[in-house]
Amino acid sequence: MKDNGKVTIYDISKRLNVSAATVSRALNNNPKISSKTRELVFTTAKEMNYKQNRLAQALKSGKSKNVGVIVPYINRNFFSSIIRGIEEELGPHGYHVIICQTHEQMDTEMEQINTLLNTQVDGIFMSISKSTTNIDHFTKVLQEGKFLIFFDRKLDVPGVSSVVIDDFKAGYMSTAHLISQGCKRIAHFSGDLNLEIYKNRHDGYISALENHGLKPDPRYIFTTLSNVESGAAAARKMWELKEKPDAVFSASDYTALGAVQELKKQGVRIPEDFCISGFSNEPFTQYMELPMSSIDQTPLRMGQIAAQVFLEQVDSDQELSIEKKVVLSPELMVRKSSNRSLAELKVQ
Amino acid sequence: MKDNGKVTIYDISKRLNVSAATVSRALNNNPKISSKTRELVFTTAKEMNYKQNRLAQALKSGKSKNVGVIVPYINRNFFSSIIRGIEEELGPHGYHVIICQTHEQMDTEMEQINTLLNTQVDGIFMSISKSTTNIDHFTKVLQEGKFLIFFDRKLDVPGVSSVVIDDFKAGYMSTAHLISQGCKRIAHFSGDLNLEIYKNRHDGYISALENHGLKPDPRYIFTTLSNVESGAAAARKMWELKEKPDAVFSASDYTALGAVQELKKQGVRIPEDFCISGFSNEPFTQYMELPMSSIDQTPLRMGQIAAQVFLEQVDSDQELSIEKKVVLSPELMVRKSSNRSLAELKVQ
DNA sequence: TTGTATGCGTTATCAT
DNA sequence: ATGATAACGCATACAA
Repeated sequence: MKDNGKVTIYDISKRLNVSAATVSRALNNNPKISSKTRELVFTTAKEMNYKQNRLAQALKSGKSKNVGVIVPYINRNFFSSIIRGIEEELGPHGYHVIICQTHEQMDTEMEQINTLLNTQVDGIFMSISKSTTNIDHFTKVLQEGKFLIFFDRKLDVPGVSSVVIDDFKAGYMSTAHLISQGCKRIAHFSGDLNLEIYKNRHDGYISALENHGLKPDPRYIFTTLSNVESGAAAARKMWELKEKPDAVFSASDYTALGAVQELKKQGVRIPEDFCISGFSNEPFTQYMELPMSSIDQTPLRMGQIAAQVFLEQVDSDQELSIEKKVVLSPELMVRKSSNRSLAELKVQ
Repeated sequence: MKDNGKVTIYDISKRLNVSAATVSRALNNNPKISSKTRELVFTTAKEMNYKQNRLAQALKSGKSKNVGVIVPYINRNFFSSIIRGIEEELGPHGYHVIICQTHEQMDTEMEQINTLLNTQVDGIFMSISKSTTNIDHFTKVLQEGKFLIFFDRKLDVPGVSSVVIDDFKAGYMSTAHLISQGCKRIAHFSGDLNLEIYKNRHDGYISALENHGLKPDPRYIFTTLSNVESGAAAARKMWELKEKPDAVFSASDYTALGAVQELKKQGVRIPEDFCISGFSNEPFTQYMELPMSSIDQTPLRMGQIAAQVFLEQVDSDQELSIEKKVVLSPELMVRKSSNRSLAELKVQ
């Protein structure tokens, strides 16, 4: 039975001495068909091992039932969890998910968008790359009548929906928590302020300081890359200051980890002398020598909701795509790295 | 300029008063075309913002330039790293990667394969689910003339290529290492022996014991699920034995982690009293309170090589798909959890 | 209820 | 070097 997968509705129609249209109707549960022929078609279709060609169907209908997801790197826990959420929400609706990586490069981002459009995806989900400044490639997606949905890292583009967490609030919560632990000189490891998310975390940090009567000090703010080395380097610099900080709110778990490692080397006791709080709730944070406080961004949920927003747009066949902005609440996970009550209990 | 992405070669041909065939030839760099018209077509194509429709091209050519990747869960570091490897190797060749999850269910695995075939993917990469026993859905892929490539978790199916690590060797290396640390009663946390990988890790463990004059003891072998709770439970059971083991080779980092947590609770000193070694080199293993020894499976590389195998098969347009079996070497990462020389240094 | 014919956008074959 | 046409597999408007 080496059919090579080339069984078409024509093969079935010949075998049954009916027209291809009838077969097509039967297969699609079209009401205008006798139940006998429908049954007949179904059974022989199965018999002949017929497989519908989604390509042809897509070409005909203008809907490919494919969506693209573009992220910097797919093997980052945060992003792969979002993708999982999207897949699980969209799969049952017959969609396939095509994944693309930008490696944080705007030009590959543009390329990926182009090839996805060529593939006739019905929509694109994405987190913009760090180096993205231009928005022409986004408006192009809209022009071509495809849906575009940002998650986490977004840019304000008219007509584009987005699902993000409240990064300002996350920054505020983290900082306020550090203050509640008695910290007075709180530093901040920021990411690229070109990205809204880092800007918002930063602003939340500043706002929390001010609301608690602490004066923000620019020397306490370090721009870092989201990796261990960069965190260690920032910690070193930080420790050269005359008036050393007594806490840091890091916008990345990796930089926070680098800081922990560096400060420990220098003999700093955490959380007794120094409190630290990271961002993203990476799996490793809870298994560390010193379990680290962090912000959970609920990526699975973020993906699911992004998918739901997409489905809504698809269903409501509006000419104008409605713009929907969803903001999720972050969750602060307090762990030992910033929990002095815990530490004191142990000391006693 | 609301073109809605509907610019076709016909639109270009009309504008230029040439035939669509000419436009197609020009766009495809067909030699049989004058360079003037080629240039002309190119510039107007760009002008009109023409985008090739890959769907139509795929339908015509029978090649979709899409591949499917099926894994249990895409947000497990191991799998997402493999997917990254595949994407990075295949992307430059014009392929898109469609991802699917099985949630370890054979029936969804079968479903995913079917829908991928409907989508006319050119090939499927996959790691089988735990519950997979039947191979009919795999041979079906071959019958339809599509390439099938297993990575990590495979089954022996004629005509199917695979890329795996040498799990036997990994089990052997880990166990031999524990023996070299002076451990005599080495336990094993195994996974589902239905999966070849766990079977091989187990066999490597047994072989290492025997080659070093140690007698395998069935009471020292625990079947676990790959999660923290299961590891803790196994550790509890293990510690109820009269003659307690002095080491464990775990086939999963998560069960190993569960064991570490449980044993610490019971006051066991690691690695002094008990050595432990995990599997997969999950990111958290190196950041743990007690950095954990583990086996690196080089997933990125595994994905790249799987992709290369696919490309080879595609290029060599053999009628018969050649079966290629690649076995990669695992790397043992020795860390504190099983490193007594390190521990002794500290003790002194 | 069923058949006929057409088109989705491309490319390849055959002419010219 | 270029044009006309058919075909990939399917779904639909229109006829019957």
